[in-house]
Amino acid sequence: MKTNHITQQDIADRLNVSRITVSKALRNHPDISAEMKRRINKAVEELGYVPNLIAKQLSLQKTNILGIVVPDLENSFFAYLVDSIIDAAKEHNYNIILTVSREREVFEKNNIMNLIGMRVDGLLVCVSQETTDPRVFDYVRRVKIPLVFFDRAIKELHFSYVAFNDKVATLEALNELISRGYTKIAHFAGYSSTSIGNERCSGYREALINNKIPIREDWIIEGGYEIDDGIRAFEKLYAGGELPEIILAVNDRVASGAYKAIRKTELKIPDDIGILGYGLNDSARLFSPTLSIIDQDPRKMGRIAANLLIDEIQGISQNSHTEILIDTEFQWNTSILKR
Amino acid sequence: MKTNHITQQDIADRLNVSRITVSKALRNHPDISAEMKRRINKAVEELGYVPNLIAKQLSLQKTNILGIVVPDLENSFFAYLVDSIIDAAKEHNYNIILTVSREREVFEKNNIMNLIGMRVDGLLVCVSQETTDPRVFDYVRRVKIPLVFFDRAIKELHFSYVAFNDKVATLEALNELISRGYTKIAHFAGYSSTSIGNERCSGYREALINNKIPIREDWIIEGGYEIDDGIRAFEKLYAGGELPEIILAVNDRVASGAYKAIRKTELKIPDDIGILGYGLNDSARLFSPTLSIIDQDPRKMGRIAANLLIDEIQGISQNSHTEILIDTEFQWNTSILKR
DNA sequence: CTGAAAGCGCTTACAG
DNA sequence: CTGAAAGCGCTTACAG
Repeated sequence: MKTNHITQQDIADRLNVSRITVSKALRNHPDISAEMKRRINKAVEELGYVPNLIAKQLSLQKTNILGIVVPDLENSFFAYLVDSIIDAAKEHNYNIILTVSREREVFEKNNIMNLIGMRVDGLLVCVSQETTDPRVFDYVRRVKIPLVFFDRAIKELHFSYVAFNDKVATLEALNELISRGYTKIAHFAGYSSTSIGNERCSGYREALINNKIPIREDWIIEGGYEIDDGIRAFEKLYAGGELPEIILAVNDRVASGAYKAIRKTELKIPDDIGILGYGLNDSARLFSPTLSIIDQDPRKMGRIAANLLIDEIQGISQNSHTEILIDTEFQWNTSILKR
Repeated sequence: MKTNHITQQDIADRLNVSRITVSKALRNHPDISAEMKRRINKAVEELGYVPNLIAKQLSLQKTNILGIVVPDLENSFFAYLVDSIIDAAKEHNYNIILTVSREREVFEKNNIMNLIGMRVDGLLVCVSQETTDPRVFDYVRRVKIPLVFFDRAIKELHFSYVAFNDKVATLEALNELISRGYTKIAHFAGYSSTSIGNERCSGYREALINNKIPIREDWIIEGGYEIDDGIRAFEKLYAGGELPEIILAVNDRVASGAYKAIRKTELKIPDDIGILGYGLNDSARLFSPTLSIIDQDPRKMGRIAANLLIDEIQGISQNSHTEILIDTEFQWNTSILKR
């Protein structure tokens, strides 16, 4: 089935002018008389002309497309992020081509090469957990396509990078709790091999140390990032005897697991034990009682990353390896008793 | 900052052949000798040639791009859906340009016109709640770009359409519960003005009628689609005196509201009252007890819609207004006592 | 105020 | 087995 599009030539034919005149009129070039422009715009309406952006892009050597690579769209964090990137892109008249790596290095590489083939004006990428080979990124640098990493980066490559200031955020949240008299705080940690797990855990340790609270290694339970990991962690903690006042869970799924496990005991949230997690406001509200969180607003990150990239594309930002660490806020909800 | 790309001409120059020879060799045309192809492929490697897809698209009059319009990516239903569309598209070597309408008719229209400008090979659209004006879609038909509606459609336009069989799914789920002896079932409904609210509610009514259970209008509480609507609905129900055995909530946010409101009373889920919702498996598992759902698998819908569109693009599917209603499954989780 | 020429990087039908 | 010609739909620098 052949599509059916009008071209500038069609308009020119109908009006008996050259297609250059049409092209100029459409871009409101001063060369063309008002009368001519009027006639041409009328014909555009009548014929239903929609300019072929592909041809325009080829001619201008500029696509106004941003290429995005995310590990996984089913993670609502990334969904929100992409959503906000689309918003920011649209404001600057960019379209986006979205690709997903499924945390696989091969897919990520293929996606990036494909986006380069599409001649995107810039790349926004959150590297997969597997990624170690820098060669694709070397190629990106060689063809001089601006690239901004978000949330996760290969630091040694010195592209621009936007992420949350997890460690500081953790410090601040715990400082506040400690200043209100909470001292017994456990941590259901992620893997210390991942940067997220690492940053959060070291924020936890530092907060305790700063406040001269001894660190109980048996209260740092390293598990994973899923609901079941939260359940297992709480069971282990519960079996251990003495309970903390507050559990700092490495994300909302682990927090959900903790909720489930706690409900199986005689304990009540927040009366007997409080829970603090990391995550999105919207997911926190689904919990009952609502989960207190170190609020990671993906929309903020998306906007900042997109705007930074667009600045680099347009040559506004000279510095091609800016690092931005976003401050996040502690949101004290009903999963922790106010003191 | 100018990007830095190699062209077929560059390869031809280096090898002292014509660029046509290069073009043919790259597409493995039988015209070209094996030796020549070997030399050209070697040069491709050395120079790091990545074909310019924009130029290819213009030449072939085919972009291998699917345009997507969703109302909102922050709704995880759509995020999953887009994710699965990307999967299906990739398998057939299509890229996707993703746009978001924010439930606004104007944005939707602009997005579609923009995608037409990009000369996408086909469109996947879930219309906004506001949309009434068919003109953009008339234009889509006129330029002969294949379009498939998903989840929500303007039926009169007779484009292809993929959705869930909500009414039948509701009937089946309730039949099962009723056959296990549940008869007192309330419904926290959405608005009857929306097709989702309508389908689900009429499934509810029909199930009761089929099973000769009298319909209590005071047990059909029409609210909205948010957490607070679920809270309000339960408060109203609770104030009303007699309580049902089961609440059928129109979505997971309303179900979450019901959970919250119930927790404020002496009632226990599932011992005193059971909850049934519509939604995704993943969100259902975050509830404790896990929410029983009429499982709406967005990945299924995404794949079916994408494959249907690709069939239409490739002229495999003759029928340009296929309607597919997807069966959904009842998932009995711990929010309803097994009988 | 209007238009002819050359170009963006690719492909395909045709000729030798 | 190799290449010259024409084309996809646009833009821009130049000439009249």
